[in-house]
Amino acid sequence: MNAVFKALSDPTRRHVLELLRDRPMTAGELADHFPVSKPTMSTHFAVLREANLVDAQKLGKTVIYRLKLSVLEDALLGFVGAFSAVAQAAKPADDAASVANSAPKSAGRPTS
Amino acid sequence: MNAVFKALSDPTRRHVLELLRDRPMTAGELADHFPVSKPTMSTHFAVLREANLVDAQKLGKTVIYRLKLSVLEDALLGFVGAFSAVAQAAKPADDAASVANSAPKSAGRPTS
DNA sequence: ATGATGTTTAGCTAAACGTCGAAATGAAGT
DNA sequence: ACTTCATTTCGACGTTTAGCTAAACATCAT
Repeated sequence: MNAVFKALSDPTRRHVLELLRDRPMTAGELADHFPVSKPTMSTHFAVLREANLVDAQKLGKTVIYRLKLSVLEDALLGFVGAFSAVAQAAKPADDAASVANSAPKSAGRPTS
Repeated sequence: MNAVFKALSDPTRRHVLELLRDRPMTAGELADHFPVSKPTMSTHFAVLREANLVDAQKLGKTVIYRLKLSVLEDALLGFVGAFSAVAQAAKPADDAASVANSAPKSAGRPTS
């Protein structure tokens, strides 16, 4: 969870996630939106990958990045949910309408 | 909003907020929960103040810190809400219930 | 093989961060 | 006024982070 907040603490990375909200995009396509070098973008991608916030799928000669909404929701709603009942109500836990993926709830890293 | 995510990117500060969730506490009382020096804690408090996540009230020779739940909710739910409808449902927005609050939070653009 | 698309490494600068001890501030209490 | 307690401010230090260029590397398409 620490990794998620760390990843979210940078405006560029948050913006990447917002771009990914609409549709999956390739690394180059994403990089075109920012005035930084490709190595720099690549490290940003790596941080997002390590936080498990995006999924990188290599397709041909491009890499497609895809937002992992459930992880974002889990971390942020989970955190706010510990504070407010309002937010707790927004964390469906086992609501089928949430997302169609097999949510890797507690699958991953201990978040350092 | 950047300040909020920046403040949240540190585990110590997140832990401070969690302690404040239960009850307001003085600076020293909070500091006793962490194995760092008081000056260090003081800077953490300053970051939280700048992010508007806590309220500092000076009472006598102590300072009482108080969680500003609405700001936390607004930032985090607002951000997640831009991604998921589920989270959006948890954000009561500017309903009549929150009119008493004088915070003009201009909910809109999360664009960094 | 060549070219395009990322990623990685190396080496660097500059800024930000967390941390500290020591000093300064502010409010009581004596 | 002086002391004491609580907290913040002030340098200083080492680490981390974001950024760059340049080059190397892997993979795939043509």
